[in-house]
Amino acid sequence: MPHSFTPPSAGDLNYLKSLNRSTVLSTVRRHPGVSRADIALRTGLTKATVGGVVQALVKGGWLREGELHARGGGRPGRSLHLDGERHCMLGAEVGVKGLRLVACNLLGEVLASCHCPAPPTDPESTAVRLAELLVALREEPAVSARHCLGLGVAVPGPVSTRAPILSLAPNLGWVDVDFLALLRREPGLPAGTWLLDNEANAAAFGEFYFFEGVPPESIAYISAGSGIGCGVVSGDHFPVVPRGHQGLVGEIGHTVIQPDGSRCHCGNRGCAETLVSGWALREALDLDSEASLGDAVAARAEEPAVRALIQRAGQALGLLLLNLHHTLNPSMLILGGSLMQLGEPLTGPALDYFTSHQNDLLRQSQSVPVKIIADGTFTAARGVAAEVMARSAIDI
Amino acid sequence: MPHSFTPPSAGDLNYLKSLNRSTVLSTVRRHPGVSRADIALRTGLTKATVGGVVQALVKGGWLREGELHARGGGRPGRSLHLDGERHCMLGAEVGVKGLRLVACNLLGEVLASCHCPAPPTDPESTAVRLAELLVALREEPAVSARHCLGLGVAVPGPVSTRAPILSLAPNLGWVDVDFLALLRREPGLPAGTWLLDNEANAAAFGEFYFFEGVPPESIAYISAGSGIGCGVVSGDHFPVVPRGHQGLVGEIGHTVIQPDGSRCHCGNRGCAETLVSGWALREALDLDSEASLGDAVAARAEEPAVRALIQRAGQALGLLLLNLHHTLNPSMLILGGSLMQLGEPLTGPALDYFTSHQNDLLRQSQSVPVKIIADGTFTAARGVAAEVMARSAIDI
DNA sequence: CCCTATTAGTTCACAGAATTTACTAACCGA
DNA sequence: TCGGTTAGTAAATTCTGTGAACTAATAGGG
Repeated sequence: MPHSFTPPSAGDLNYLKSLNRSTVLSTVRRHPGVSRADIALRTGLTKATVGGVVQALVKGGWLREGELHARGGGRPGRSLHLDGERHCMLGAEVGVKGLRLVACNLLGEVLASCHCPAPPTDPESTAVRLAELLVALREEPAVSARHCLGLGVAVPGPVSTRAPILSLAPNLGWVDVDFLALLRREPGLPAGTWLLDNEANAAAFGEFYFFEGVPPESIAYISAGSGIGCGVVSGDHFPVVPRGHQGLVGEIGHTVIQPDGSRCHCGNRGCAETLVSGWALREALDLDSEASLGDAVAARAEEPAVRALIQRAGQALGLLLLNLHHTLNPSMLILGGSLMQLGEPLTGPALDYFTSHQNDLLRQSQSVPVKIIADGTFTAARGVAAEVMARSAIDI
Repeated sequence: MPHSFTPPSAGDLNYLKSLNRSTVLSTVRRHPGVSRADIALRTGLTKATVGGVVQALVKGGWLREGELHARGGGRPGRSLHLDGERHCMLGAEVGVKGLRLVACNLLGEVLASCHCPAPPTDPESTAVRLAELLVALREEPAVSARHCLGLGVAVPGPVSTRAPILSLAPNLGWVDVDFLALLRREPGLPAGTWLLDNEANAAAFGEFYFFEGVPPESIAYISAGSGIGCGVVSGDHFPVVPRGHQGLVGEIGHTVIQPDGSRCHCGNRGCAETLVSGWALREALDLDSEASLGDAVAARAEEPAVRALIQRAGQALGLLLLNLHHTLNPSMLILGGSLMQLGEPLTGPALDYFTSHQNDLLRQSQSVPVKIIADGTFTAARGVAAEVMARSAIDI
């Protein structure tokens, strides 16, 4: 099993079938309510092919037929939707502050969730704890009533490109952990697709895959929490997440934006993380690891020094957005992560900086929309669940 | 005709055939001398399929059979190579300092070239001039003896993602130029694939496509000339060049690396281009547009101020490499563009900065190789030629 | 020298996928 | 009620890659 989906190298008829199945499925995902005829138009497949594929997908519990809707004269088409009743996926995030779990259906709707605020200690006991919670989650009625496609885990650090292994999680002190292997020792977990991904990549994937509204062609998701990470997703029918040579794509927290700035724990000076990140703000505010950053900032919101600190952080975040825009040029930027709890005092200056420093590289310069996810508690967990679905859909 | 190749959305049998043809072709390109059996092993196709595809490609002038080479016992395999004798591609770069043209064969070998140092004025007369030179190039014996697959043009600015149109070339003063349409009015140009691309993307593509040695999985090519651009390429059989929502991927010259730095012509402060770029150095050295930057720097190499200037520029370039590494994490970085003429005084500090500021994100941190292209006169022109070949190979 | 083992490449009947064409189904308006 | 129009299905057809059997070419051993 390849650890990350790679586009086809060479194809047999089997692959062709799988490709078309995925294409039809994603067309319905991106345009809920389309008819078979619509799909044929959009994808270039013939009506006959679409008919056959849809039949198989309906039978397999991936699609359901909806109401008829007439469009002008002629026989009305039968609308198609993802079937939210038959399958589900489990997603879990191992975060610095605790474990977060969701189960969701093919529509990305959360069927059940669980937030366990105890910070992880060592990998082994964390795996045991996570397995218990997953088993409990699976026993929820909404979950147990559905077939489970598999299980995904999001981790706060880069995942190796060679194997599904967490290379390094500085904030957990974990190195080269094969977390899925630890989980596999626990009983009661679902069979199917298992995968491990970086938290920012997972969140980015989920926001892209389950996007509500007109789907963007590509997004960059900035995860601002203890550290700063970023995930990039693009692609119509097969969303692609570039991971890079060592899985370091999106480690923008360590891009240097102030060469003579203060020292970062990575050894360099002026990394973005020294200006905007949970750890930098905590350090500046002299908080211990127990205290909540959000509460502390709220309590001291009137202090000019604190306000200036948050404002500087916001501007740095805006600068990161700008640099990302000029490097990756996504059609949408999404801001998420626990730092978003700081709200307008942080995001205001960020958006201000971003919009006021747009330059004239393209005259029209239709500004790139920036979406802010205020409550991102389950974003990453739902994101890996989305990845499980996407992977499972490839080899139905 | 789609303006940029997009991976398959849905597939018919035709597409499948085309996919396998391209796969075989690129396998030979990346591993010259493979046998049919090798290809079958590498691609997963069966011997029968490979046999058929190879036969077609040999007949079409894309592949040629080489010598036998035995490997242990058994019948020796017949080695396969790209056929450099039957086809050729034309590539041209419209640069700030003049026109550069090449004709090359499927192996990326330059059959003929032409460097016209007169700076372009308006689009119309430039198209006329370029067409004359292209016709002359095509009359060279090595070129006229081959079938011409098509023609590519590289331009110093972003190309629209909607149509093959140059959106903006600040250094030429051109806006929204449909250069291919202007060329199409001229007689004597080859039929086939025509395309337009950004200079940095084209160069990046060429370096990746015609890479000598073990092919890297992905590269980022930094084009340091009048401005700073960057192209990214990855993918095995179908090299993919992300272009972004507005074709601005790789506009790293306008990433901000010194928020309080000096003002850039784009309106912002502290863009990378204010530290490393032809225009910034010329401005700092008070050169008029006629003078050669290389000559001027060589002449004043002893002045401490000049040395410091170049060193600072080199360090900024190194910082750009580092930020690119953390954002895109390519498996190889390539430095090119006219600024490379400045040689060690520029590249030394750049490499120093890059290697000495590697951080510990991955313990092993096998350093990413940086390749420097000292003479990049025809890099971009050859790059678009490579794109013509790649595009033509898709629908043989 | 011949014979066997081994690997390379081709041939041909076959299975499977999408297509083509023709058809039925369902709705609208006159 | 009857054309006109669009949606969806069914059967014959075309084209693809596959698998197994075949031929080809070499090395090594007796």
